[in-house]
Amino acid sequence: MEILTPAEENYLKTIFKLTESDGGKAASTNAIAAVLGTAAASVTDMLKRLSAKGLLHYEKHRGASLTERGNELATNLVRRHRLWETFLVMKLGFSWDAVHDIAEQLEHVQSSELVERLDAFLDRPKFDPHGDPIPDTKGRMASRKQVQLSALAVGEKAVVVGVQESQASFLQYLDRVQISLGAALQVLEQFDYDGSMRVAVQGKDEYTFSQKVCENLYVQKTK
Amino acid sequence: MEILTPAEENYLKTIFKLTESDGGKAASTNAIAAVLGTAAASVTDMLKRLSAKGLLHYEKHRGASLTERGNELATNLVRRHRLWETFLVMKLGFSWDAVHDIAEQLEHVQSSELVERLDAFLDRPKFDPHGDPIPDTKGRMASRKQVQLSALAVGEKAVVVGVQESQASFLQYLDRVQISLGAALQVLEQFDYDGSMRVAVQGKDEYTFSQKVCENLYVQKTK
DNA sequence: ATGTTTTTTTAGGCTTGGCTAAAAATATTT
DNA sequence: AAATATTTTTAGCCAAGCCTAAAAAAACAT
Ligand SMILES: [Mn+2]
Ligand SMILES: [Mn+2]
Ligand SMILES: [Mn+2]
Ligand SMILES: [Mn+2]
Repeated sequence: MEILTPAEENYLKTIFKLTESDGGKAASTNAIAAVLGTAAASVTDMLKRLSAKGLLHYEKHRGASLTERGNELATNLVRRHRLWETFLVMKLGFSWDAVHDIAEQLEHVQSSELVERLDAFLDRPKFDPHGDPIPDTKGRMASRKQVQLSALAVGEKAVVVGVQESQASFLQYLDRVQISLGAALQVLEQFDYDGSMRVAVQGKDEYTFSQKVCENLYVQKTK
Repeated sequence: MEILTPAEENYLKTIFKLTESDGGKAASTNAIAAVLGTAAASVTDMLKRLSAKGLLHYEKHRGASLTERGNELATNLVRRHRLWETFLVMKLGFSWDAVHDIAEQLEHVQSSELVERLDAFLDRPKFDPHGDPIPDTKGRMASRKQVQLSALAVGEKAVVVGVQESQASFLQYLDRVQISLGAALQVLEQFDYDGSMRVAVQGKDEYTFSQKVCENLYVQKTK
């Protein structure tokens, strides 16, 4: 089993997420560069190397997509990231907006035994603190029929099950308005003008959420 | 607070241990190279760089010793290493011979908040699974009046409190002869010929330990 | 279809942290 | 005090991963 450098792993994970969210299409050089915060030229460099290692398909000017093997490795990295985030929140008491950067480091520790024991220690969690599913050893993960809050109609009730983007600033905003995973909502009103919504949060106040917020919140309908 | 690379941190830690065990004398290029498994030339290179950063005193041909600042950083790295080892044994159920290599990776994760919370989660342990003291945030650590088992006279009783070298092979040997931290011993016989000792282990069998074993076991005398 | 803009690649360079081989300095024998 | 052996440094090289600037390709507009 080949050992990858942290940089290589990060490229795989980035391509994994880009292609996943964009329905299987190849990830563009610029998109990868934007996510990783590197120059596009550096990305081209790395794509050649990872392609030579058989981890991704790459043809000049038409972006990259993962091979079977690349996908396995990327999925496993996602598994490690989400397990560490879960550990940091559940065991060390971090808040959900503080764990991403630390997990970015911890995910690169190489030891399958460690990951396995961590998983067991956490009672094999299915979702991370942001509601994202944690792949198992074989790469399988729970899927949930979640929709964006913005997709609900007036009157519908739902429970918050995840966030689309988990930057600290968004998570801190959610904390401020007392929204966490599991929060029960009902849509009271929807404004076509700017896509904002007035929402009742069970046991809390009513809030008007901007379109951006509504699109970043994943919910599951309830009756 | 400067951020060091894993390589830089490892050099500091190595020099820390070499100078500590050798009573404050400078660490030689070759000794450092031997511990790190690198070529001597690479060490010379790094010593120049770390010296330029003010982390160690280095003069050509006369080895290296840590500055105040270098010592602080090295001590903090040792703290992280030993806390992670403790975590792996106490929380994840690893055996004491399996944790060193993983801790070598975990120790480089940069987050003082993480270390602080880990310390609290473990109930601020004073010693790691090998009996080595864990420095606190300020670098202070418990010291114990421990002696090598080889220093005991026939008839004396003692309790095992640590090991000098904690390579897996030695720890596995100890497991085989059912010695762990806290084991109560009594010296039955000592052979001048090869420095070996016959020892009674409370509740277990009697064993004859080689000089090498006796020098690598730290004990505290009891009556 | 041609020109313009955007994206991607190439070319050349830099730092880190390694290496080997040869030279120089230090230590040990004789 | 030489001669020899050991240790350390220098010199020159390399790969990974980044960079900027320029060239080339692709996409978009007119
Ligand atoms: Mn994350
Ligand atoms: Mn997450
Ligand atoms: Mn260790
Ligand atoms: Mn230890």
